[in-house]
Amino acid sequence: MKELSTRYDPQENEEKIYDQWVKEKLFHADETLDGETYCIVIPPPNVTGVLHMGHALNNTIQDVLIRWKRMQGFNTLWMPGTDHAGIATQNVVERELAKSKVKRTELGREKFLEKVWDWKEEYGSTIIRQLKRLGCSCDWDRTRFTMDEGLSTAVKEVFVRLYQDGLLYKGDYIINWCPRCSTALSDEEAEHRDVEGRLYYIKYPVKDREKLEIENEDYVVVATTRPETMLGDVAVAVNPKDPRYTSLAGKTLMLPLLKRELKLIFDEDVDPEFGTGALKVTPAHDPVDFKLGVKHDLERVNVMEPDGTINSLGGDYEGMDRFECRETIIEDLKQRGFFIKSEEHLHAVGHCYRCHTVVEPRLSKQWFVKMKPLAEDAIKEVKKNNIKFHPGRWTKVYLNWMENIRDWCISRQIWWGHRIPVWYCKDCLDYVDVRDVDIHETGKKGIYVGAGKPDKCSACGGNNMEQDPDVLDTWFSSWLWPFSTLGWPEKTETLKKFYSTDALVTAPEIIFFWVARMIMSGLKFQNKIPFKDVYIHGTVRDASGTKMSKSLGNVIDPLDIIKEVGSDALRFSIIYITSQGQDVFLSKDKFEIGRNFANKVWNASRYVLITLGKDFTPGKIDPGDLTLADKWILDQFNRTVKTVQKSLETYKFNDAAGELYDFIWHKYCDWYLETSKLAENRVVVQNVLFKVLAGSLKLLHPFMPFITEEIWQRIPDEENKWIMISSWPNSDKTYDNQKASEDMEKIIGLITSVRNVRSFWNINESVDVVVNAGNVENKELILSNTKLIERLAKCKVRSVGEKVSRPDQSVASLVKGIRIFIPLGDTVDIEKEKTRVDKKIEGLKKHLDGIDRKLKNEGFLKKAPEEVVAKEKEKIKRFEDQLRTLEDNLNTLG
RNA sequence: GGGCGAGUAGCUCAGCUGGUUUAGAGCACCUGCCUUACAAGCAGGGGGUCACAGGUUCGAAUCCUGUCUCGCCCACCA
Repeated sequence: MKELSTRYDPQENEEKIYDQWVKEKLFHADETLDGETYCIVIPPPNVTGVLHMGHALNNTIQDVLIRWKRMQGFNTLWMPGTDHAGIATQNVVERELAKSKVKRTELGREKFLEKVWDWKEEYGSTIIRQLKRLGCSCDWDRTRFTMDEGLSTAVKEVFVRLYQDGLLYKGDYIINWCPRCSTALSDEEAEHRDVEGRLYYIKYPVKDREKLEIENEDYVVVATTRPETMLGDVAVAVNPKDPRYTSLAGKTLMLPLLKRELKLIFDEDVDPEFGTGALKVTPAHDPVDFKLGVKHDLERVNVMEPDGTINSLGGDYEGMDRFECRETIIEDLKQRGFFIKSEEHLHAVGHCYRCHTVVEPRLSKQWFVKMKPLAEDAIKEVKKNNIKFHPGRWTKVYLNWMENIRDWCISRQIWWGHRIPVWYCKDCLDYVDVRDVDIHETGKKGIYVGAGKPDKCSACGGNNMEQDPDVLDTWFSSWLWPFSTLGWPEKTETLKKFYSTDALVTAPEIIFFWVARMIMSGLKFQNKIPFKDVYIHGTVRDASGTKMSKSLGNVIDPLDIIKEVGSDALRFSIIYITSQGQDVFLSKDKFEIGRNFANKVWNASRYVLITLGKDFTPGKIDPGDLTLADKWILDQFNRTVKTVQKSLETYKFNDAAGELYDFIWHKYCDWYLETSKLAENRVVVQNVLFKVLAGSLKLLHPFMPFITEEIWQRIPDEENKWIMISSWPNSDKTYDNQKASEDMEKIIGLITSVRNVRSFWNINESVDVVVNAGNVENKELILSNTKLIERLAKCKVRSVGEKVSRPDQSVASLVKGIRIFIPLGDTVDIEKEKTRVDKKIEGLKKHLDGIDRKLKNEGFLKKAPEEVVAKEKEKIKRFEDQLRTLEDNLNTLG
């Protein structure tokens, strides 16, 4: 046994220990083993990512779970990996290239992709390295990446199957378009934020048969927040019941500036209350207008280029950026007298979740997945409770979204990602731009959907085939993660063994993106739910409640914290302060909790090791030899084992951490270690010290893996060299001892009471104590623990009796029916003593009143359980007794 | 517009399937201690009408209703 250094240095120890675990292959999961499995797949961080506090929280929770299960003897697998984050990664590499003034388009698709792969090889494992530094016990040999061959095969397989099942289609719809990334986004990828915009009121003249230039005498006023889209207007819509416009039936309007003719249509969906009750209709640039367009068979005039500039249909405005165009159009309208006014208008505007550019709703041909059929089973499984959300309130959020699910736009106009496995025969399908090929039904001539390029077109025999240029949404590979990482579509042993997985730990913002879709894909392609429990933890925010993000610059870098206080301290702190599912408000000082606790654990262990000495080997404990304190700490340890277990089972990680903190610090260290210093039977106390320390370290290991392992390496090797794979403690019934705990509480109360008196009277030296124990049992208890009391309270117990009368000039305290008198001689300041006692009396009276009322209450006596009533009666006796003594105390004094 | 979460000590938060908690913790504060495991510590202490108003109940921080404040999520009101 080696002694521990006087100060624990996480920097030195943590990496060293991690390397040892890796070397011993302790993270390795083995599918050939029997036994109950426990599997978690990591929510794949984005390859461009660096570890932030959200990751730290997320992965610490998973590591706690997996280490706990591993110690319980489960065959555990924690499956790690990263996703390719199509848009984000492409953006990063584009920026890199921009530094040397190279554009992606100049390089061409293949060369560019080579660059991205190069980048990924060089920087893509940063986050993995950081997760290791956090202590994550993933089976790193299995690390997967969504663009790996196996996972790409899974993606293609799924695409083909969805197509064959009629769940895929391609067509023109309004989608969210990011002009900066130049790609479509799904509804979930457009983040809606309230923006203070303007609502512009514009005159749309009623057409005069004679002349095009109207002198404003007859017009309809429309209100719009995006005036530039008027270039694509084809109609104006009003509510048929709106009396202001009924007279206009049959008329035609003129679009100002472009002088295009606009139909006037009547539709119930137009809200007469909003703006002027007249809505300009732009089917190619607005989802509502698009619907109106379909309903009323309107032309779709798309006036915008992919980069957000106006195209040739926009007349003089061609080439202008959309926002520049907005300004210009307003100016022009003002000049020509079509502009009426604008007013402030707060509305939700979509922003690209990758670059935060304002998203443009825009008509575009894209691939979609029909979601309704997939959602059905996914709804059922959750309703049947086969998949449980923790905390449960997320169930409603999930169901609400699923029940209103919309089709998923999965094509992206970027290069980095899984290319859509569809080929078009140029000869059969007469097209100019391959993107324009429309597919509404499967089996259309000249279209091939499959894992690879077909040799020739089965329709015409030619081989003039072109692959769809677009790639798939990154989430289209992530949604397969729970089984694609396990080997699917191969029928692997790993898949058989570990699917369904057990728990998924993730953040709320990802429920729709990922969790819901995984449930759908799992049911569709495995006929089995992907996981049983979904634990949703809170969002990490800064002290002011703002979400931590790099762009806001309010991040606390986990690696900085690790450098300062160590990974254990970081892990423990963040778990300790995060109550189930609540958001976390972080500031740097929060990490002192973990740092101080780690220090405490280290020092306590150091003390124990010193006490055990070099030659200690754990031996059997004879219950007959145990002192009260021994019995107490063993009982308390049992309780801790149970509560920690329960807390972990119910995903209440903070409760588990809190319980351990309290037990180790305030029970084991503050009391037991102190009592152990006066133990007569060294062998017994050494064994108890050791037993409880070893058990506590095990319980603590999932939270603070490094320090517990480091200490474990120095203590007698009772079962396993590594705490990481040692057995999880069970509570040992032979040490359950309610009585000992109650008795010890009396002793602790007595000691605290004496300390209190000494402190209150500013007495440094030892005091004499006379105890009226009230009954034989208490008397015996006190007598057999006199030494403990005297030492820990710094006092001399002069006499103990069942009925001891109070010495002159003494102050009194009581605790649990035991009265304590401390003779202070004539130094007692009566007024001062009165303040001390008065406070206590006041509190007691208040409590007594409460109980008294309760006991006089017939309802209570009738309805409350007998136990409760009995306890209350007992209580009142005790408190009345105390009160009397205290009052007596005051009377005696003066 | 809909949904959710939160308002408890100076600060940050626990507690909320109603009755052993005279409402807890950490930090901060006050007092006394270098008691040889730990000053990142030890001992003691002060501090809260549990947002507000009703209701249910024998009994409410805890359940119900309403109000106010803050935060988040969802939604095609141009």
